[in-house]
Amino acid sequence: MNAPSPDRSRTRRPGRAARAHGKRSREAILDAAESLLAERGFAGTGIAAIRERSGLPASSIYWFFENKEDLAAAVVERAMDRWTKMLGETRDTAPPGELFDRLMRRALDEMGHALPPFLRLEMMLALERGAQDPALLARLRAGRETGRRMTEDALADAFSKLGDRARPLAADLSSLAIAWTQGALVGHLLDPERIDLDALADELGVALAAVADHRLKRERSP
Amino acid sequence: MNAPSPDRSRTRRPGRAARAHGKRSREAILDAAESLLAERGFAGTGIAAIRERSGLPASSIYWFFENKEDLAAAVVERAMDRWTKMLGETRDTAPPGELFDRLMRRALDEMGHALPPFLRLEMMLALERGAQDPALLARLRAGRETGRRMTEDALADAFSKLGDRARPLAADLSSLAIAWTQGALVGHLLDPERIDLDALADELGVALAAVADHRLKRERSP
DNA sequence: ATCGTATTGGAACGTTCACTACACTAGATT
DNA sequence: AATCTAGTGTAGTGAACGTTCCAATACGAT
Repeated sequence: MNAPSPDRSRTRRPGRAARAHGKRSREAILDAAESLLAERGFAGTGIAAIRERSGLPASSIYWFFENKEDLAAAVVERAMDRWTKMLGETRDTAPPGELFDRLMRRALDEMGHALPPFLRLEMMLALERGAQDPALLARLRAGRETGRRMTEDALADAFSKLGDRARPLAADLSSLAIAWTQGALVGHLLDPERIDLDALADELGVALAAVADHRLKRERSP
Repeated sequence: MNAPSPDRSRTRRPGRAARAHGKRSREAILDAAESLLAERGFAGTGIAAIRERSGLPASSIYWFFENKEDLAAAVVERAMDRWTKMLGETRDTAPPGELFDRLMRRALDEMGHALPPFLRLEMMLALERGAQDPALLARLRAGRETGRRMTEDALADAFSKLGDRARPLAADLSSLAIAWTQGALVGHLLDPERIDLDALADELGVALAAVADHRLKRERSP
């Protein structure tokens, strides 16, 4: 009916989904690997465990991924993409002036319910593999940097009354905001009764405002 | 000379240090295991690696410790003891009114230079093994609780002008202070250039004061 | 000098590890 | 109908794992 296949060289059209389970199997493997890596870390997660949890044989795992490291990197990449997308959506729908509050609240909310696996994943891999696998560390850093830059924008928005001081201050405090948020989340994981995530979004804003004030004062009179 | 050994049953006097290298070997194994566990986690640390780094054969490791888990527990115990001792000393030598500042500064200072291995150890084992090894998790929690209680004392001291509100507020904020400190330290590990540990002791105090204020205000007018 | 015992050295144990080889099937293409 | 290939199933590979065994050692006490 339509244009006949040109027979010069084997230009196989890559779309068309060859076998039904292709992408679905890949996702199943990534799902299994993600939860296992978050639970047990890289060294603690065996291919056998991924095979069991995903229901797919080892040969399929090695069909989609070069080796265990490559699989872990793919897991991180997918998780980072989800995270970035969520942050972007929040930013695009929040009214100005409330950006920081919304962002923090959304992050805490999301993390408090669905994302501890992701948080665990990031921390575990950073701590365990960061020193040995620079490529993975770079990927983790890139994801962290994306989050940081969005936090910086949100803080600049929150500090907008400070004029041209707002931006550098926001850049400076964004790392602190992320670090503190992350610390609180880890605290919540280790000791859920003592860290009240609901109260935190408010209080982090208050705390950062106080630190900003402190820094500005020190800037004037060293 | 002294009392002759009573021959009823084999009551061997346990003191007296039998072989010269006994305790020293045990410490060497603990040292090697501690650094390796902090670097690579539990699953990532093999007995072979501990043997190499400590210079002692596997049989010695299994002479002093029942198995790998027991060794990890001993590592944690020793690290926690050091930590507790250091905090206690700081508390006992700090003048009242400056307790919190001193404690935070000392903790950050110590951690910034000597203790990242310890921090890594705590976090890695908590994240990696916590779910599977309740005894280890309990030990980690106990150490964390000791630190928290000392922080609570220090904060109560800092808030002393608030009278009888000081203590509950201090108890409440101590967890937050620890979580934030820990978050900042992890941030420093992942991104050393962006988190300035030296500035943090000041600013954490400022931030906590602001949060305390915020909570008191909300308490009055809900 | 001899003995007992706290350690060490080294070689094994069975199991699990990451990974591979290869026959095979299902669905798309011809 | 025949062919092709993305993906699956099974059975394996050598290496590394945690752990054990036991002979060899060296020191303290006798």
